[in-house]
Amino acid sequence: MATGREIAQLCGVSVATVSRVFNQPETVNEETRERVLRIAKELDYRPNEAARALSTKQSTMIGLVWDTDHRRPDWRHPYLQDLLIGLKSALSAHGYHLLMLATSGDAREVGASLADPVGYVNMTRRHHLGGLVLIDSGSDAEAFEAFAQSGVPCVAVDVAVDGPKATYVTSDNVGGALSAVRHLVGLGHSRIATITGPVGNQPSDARVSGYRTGLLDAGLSWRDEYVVAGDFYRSSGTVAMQRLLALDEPPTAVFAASDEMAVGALLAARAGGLRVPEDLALVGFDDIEIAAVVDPALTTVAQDKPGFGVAAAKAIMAMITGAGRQEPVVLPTRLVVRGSCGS
Amino acid sequence: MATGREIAQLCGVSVATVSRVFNQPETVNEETRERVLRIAKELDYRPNEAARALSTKQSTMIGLVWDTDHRRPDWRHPYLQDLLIGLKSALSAHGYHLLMLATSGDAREVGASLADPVGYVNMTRRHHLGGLVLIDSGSDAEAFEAFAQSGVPCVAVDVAVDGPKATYVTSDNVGGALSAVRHLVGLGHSRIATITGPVGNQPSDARVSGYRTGLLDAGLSWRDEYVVAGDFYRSSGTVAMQRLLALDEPPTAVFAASDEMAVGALLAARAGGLRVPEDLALVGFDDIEIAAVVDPALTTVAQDKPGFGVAAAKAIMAMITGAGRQEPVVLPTRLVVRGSCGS
DNA sequence: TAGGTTGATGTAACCGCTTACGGTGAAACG
DNA sequence: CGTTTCACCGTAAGCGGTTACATCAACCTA
Repeated sequence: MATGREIAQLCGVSVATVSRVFNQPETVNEETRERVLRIAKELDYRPNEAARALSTKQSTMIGLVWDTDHRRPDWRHPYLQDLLIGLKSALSAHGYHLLMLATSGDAREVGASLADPVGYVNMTRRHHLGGLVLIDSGSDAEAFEAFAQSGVPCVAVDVAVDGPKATYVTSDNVGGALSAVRHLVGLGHSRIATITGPVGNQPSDARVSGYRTGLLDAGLSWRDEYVVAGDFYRSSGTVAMQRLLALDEPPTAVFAASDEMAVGALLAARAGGLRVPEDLALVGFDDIEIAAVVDPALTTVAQDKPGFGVAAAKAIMAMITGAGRQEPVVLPTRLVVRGSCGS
Repeated sequence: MATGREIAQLCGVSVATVSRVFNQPETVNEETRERVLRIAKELDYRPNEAARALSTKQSTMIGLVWDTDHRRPDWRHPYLQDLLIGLKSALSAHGYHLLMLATSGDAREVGASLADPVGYVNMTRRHHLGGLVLIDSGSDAEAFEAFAQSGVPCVAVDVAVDGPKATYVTSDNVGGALSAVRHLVGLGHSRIATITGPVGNQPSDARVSGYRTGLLDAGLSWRDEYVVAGDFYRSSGTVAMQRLLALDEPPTAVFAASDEMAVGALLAARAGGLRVPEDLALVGFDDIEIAAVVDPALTTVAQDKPGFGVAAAKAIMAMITGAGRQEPVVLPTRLVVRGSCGS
């Protein structure tokens, strides 16, 4: 592994000049610059990132905070792969890398466990990380608030956070829900129920809000008994659907705040002797792979999955390069019409 | 951010002693050790990773090599989330982190593009990475060979590689396929076909081998026309199934080397007027989420998804800590019987 | 008591790079 | 022709740790 010093010797210049060639090329004479570059290339020189980070007090790494809820091993992120790919490629364009932080077990650890925000924030300092990307794993919205307040640049995915250097990217949940309800209304439904995510969950609340708007726009009235809360998991969709079916006047259409719950609802409906879409129309949210494969295929509100990663990367790079607080990014959604609502 | 020097001053010792407290605790007097630890805790001291990496010439990071084939944006890794979780948690136990390497765009880059193995290997040197974890993205088995030969400790997931410091972890593909065929034989089938992955693909070839053994064990003979190659994607399963259906004597059972292809085959069978499982029994491989959700639910060979990550982490940690070449890890598979074969 | 151990700690070099500062020579200026 | 300006480059002081080596007191041993 060639070092800057070696290059310097071979070129008959000082290490400072070698460093300048890479960091402030305009300040070094063109001739010597090219000589340095040529030798550097010959020796396949790569600057040592640790030394550079030590010296500049900043690295080219972004931390990725993503834990899973060990109580729910069945949790699957609806678009993890696309998110990571989007993040990685957008970050690459700036020469940045993604560091998946370990959450425990460092023998050298002095203070608290790393499972908490404090631990993560410490990691960002230890590694001179440029910032953090926070990926929701279903139940850490509160913890994310702590990150956001810490002052470390961070952008959350699908969780609204606020802080001096924090922002987030999310889907147009209101609009997405609205388009779903409109679709159902357009098909003639007037008894439209919804299965929501956990109460208090930001995306879920927004979807409820869109649902409400959709009803009102269509001159339909809000019915408390048509709004039942789930937790985004499939089984909660089943339970919720069972409750809806037990109503005196069951809905003819259901908008579920996640595809998983929609699938759960589908199972419950079928178990209850209903045919989908003939007796019950169903719309989901997310457009996970399963949606296209269940029978009938699920009409759903698709999110711009790679868009999350790209937008998150853009926001964090902006904050790193000095820009101030970033506006939250709201990604458009798209209604994907398949078979679960009839035609 | 407290530094070692500050601790040293407050404790009235030298920085060397502070360092020793964390790295070779047994060499420092118990009393002073505790004093240092106490002050360190009070100041919430965290050793600077860059400085440490610079000095020791090794970091606590493992590189993750994972690109996607841009020509196939529909490719989905069958168990990415479990893999990452397994990797991360197992690495955490050793205080290691996972670095998702960027593949291009570093303005400071002197040599070749980072899209090639050379670029990645350079990254490992730049960052003093302990090693690399290579995740197959469908079509880079050859490139992985280059990594393995580079001398950098690396472990590949689901791709057989060989090299001085390389090993891999894979499923018991032969055994898995064998169990699938046995299951079909047990159900009375004798005309059993298979849809394979790309010819030359290691896991696929192994599955073919298990398929063959299953046939022979049952006294059935190999028929060339019953073996048709796909590429693991769904559409190739459809095409393959169509070819099988066009045979003079079509199979009554099909073992597909991936769930995606099994789903494709399912669609083709249905389009061809066949009922599954009555007219055609189907077994897949992977046990992706979709498998449980299609109708009929897919009988499939499940892989130990988190096991990949854990095993990979274990192997790479072993090589980092000086152990020699590691034996490849073969994870057991498990036949998950659902509805697609009847009962 | 001289000499050898041993345990605990300090000293200082070093890891490879960045950058503030100062020096040099040539060109530009009055 | 003396002085200023400026482009270019070297010197050296860090960045925050690690560790080989030196030091030193206390304790053994013959």
